[in-house]
Amino acid sequence: MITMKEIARRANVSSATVSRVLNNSGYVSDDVRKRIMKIIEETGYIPSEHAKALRTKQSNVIGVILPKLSTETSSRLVNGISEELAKHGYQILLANTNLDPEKEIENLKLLKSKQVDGIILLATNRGQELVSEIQKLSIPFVATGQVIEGVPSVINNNFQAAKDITSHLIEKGHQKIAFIGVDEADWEVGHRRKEGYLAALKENQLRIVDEWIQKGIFSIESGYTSMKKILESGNERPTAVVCVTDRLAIGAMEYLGEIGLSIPNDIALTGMGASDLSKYVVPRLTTIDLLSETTGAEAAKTLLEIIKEGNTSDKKVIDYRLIIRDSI
Amino acid sequence: MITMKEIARRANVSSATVSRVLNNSGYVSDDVRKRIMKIIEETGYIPSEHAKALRTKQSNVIGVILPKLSTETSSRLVNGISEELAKHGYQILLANTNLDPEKEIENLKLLKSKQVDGIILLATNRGQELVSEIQKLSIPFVATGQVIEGVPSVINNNFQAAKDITSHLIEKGHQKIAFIGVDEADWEVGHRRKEGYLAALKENQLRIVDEWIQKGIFSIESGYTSMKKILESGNERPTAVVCVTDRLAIGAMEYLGEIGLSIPNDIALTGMGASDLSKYVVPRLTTIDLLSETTGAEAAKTLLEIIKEGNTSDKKVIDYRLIIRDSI
DNA sequence: CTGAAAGCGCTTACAG
DNA sequence: CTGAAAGCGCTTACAG
Repeated sequence: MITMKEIARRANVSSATVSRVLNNSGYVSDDVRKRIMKIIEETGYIPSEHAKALRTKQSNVIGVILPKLSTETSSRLVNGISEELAKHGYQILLANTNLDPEKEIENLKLLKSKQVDGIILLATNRGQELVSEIQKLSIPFVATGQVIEGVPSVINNNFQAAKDITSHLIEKGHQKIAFIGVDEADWEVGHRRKEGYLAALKENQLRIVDEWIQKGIFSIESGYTSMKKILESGNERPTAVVCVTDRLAIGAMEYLGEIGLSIPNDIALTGMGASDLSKYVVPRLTTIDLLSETTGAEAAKTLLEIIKEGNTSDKKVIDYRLIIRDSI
Repeated sequence: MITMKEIARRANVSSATVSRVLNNSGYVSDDVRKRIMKIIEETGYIPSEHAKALRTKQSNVIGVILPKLSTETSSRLVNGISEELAKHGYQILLANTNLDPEKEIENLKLLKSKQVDGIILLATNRGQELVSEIQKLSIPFVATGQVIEGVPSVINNNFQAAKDITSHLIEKGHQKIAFIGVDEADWEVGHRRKEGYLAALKENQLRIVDEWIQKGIFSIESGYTSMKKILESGNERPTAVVCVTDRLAIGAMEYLGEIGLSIPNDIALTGMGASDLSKYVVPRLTTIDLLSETTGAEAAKTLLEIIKEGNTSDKKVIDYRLIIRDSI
């Protein structure tokens, strides 16, 4: 591999001068600059980032830890991060945990060893061990997906979004509203969205029926079985169902279709996430756009501020939009 | 930051010995090893990968260049790559071109400067400049998405897949089959799939009608307008349409729905890609699963072989599966 | 079994 | 405007 030293030799200068040309730092005579540029051009010399990083303690790489890449939310989020970072000359080093929470911590260390300039974690939990590992790291850090105490976070307004969509159903006259959620260990999606749903019911003095509150996982099938449980719970039938993800709603939709119930006439249905899918199922699904690309971009911006200005913003809340379609 | 030297000082040994412990290389007495391990534990010392890479010329990082992250195909592909690489202790440095072909080349250089151990390119074109840049790089390299001459490639059997799905339509009795493709500059998706379609028609001595062969872009809307053009081309109506992506097919579906044509009774429709969407539109779309995760994993494997064994496999073709559903 | 020393490819005060 | 030299944090022959 060709090195700076070699370029210097060929140009009859010291490597210090070559470095100055490359970085546009300090004075270099036009003459010498041109000579060096020409040789760099000819040889196709590319400076070693490792050597540079070792000296400057800066790598222009940001680590991103995420649970899975092939879900719409993560890929949109990472796309948002990537576009924002690219504008500022940063790249992404990816760490995929494949839904294994232990790997979140493992990857934290791995990224630290790669000397990334900062880390964005798309968190699924907020365990104590994770928090303490993050503090130990002492690296610019932004969490998204979950708000983690003591750690700058960029987050959707999950409570308000769930409350809004539920309230919208109530305004349309629904009194008997069921809910399909996920495990509350996922604080934002599981707990906060459920709280939002409950708050809307309470605010309107509506009945909270335990059998109508089901807990699934992040899959379409799970929406199917949760819907089934609700309808088989014996009691009267709800007239609407709030689901915390589009996939759960689509699963519910499948089941309702199978048993011959019509949406929205017999039962209204809402999702959350504004997935591609939500737009093309029949009937088209009412949902909430969580603006994942924006969330990612905002997480990136926040991290960059922390890196550059030592800023220590604690929590940014991202907007959302209610998308009303045919399923209600 | 705590360094190896500091660990050595505290343990009363040389940094050479610390290095040996860390890498399990050479002999170290059990006594000393334990003492060092303990101090590493206590201090939370994490070795610098940059320093390591500078010495060893190996970074355990693979660069991945892709046009856009938030499409189902790329995110599945990257997921496949990431899982395979993780097994072997490699990580991914992401370079997103945002559909700008010039950035493919720019990112090639960027990744080289980051001294990645290898590069996987999810190619959208196969321009001469790109090819020559790749050769110049002299870095282990695998292309996917397109086969690039002289460069190891992992590729779907686009010709055969398109031919198969068209033939299947013919077997079901269709004689008048239209086609919605994309620009042939995208050789694999635009050209090869079209060739497959044409080959099936020719093999069965079916008529090739120019007006029935439309070219769109990678979007749902484009499927809509292409379908419109086909039906408005004046002539008789085709009884089936082969689309080179699911999104195009779904756009076509929308248009057919609007003008009151029923699928598959009036017109049969096929897609390609086995997207999530294809499973939940009504009617469910017949399509081809291109096994993108497998393609990604295979690309990663191929690259690893090249890195480790200097292997220089030129072309691997990935299998596909025809998924027959209700749209035909 | 362990250490001293060189070197990976850069950058950056310092001196001139 | 330019260069010599030190140093970033590791690894690895070499010597003992």
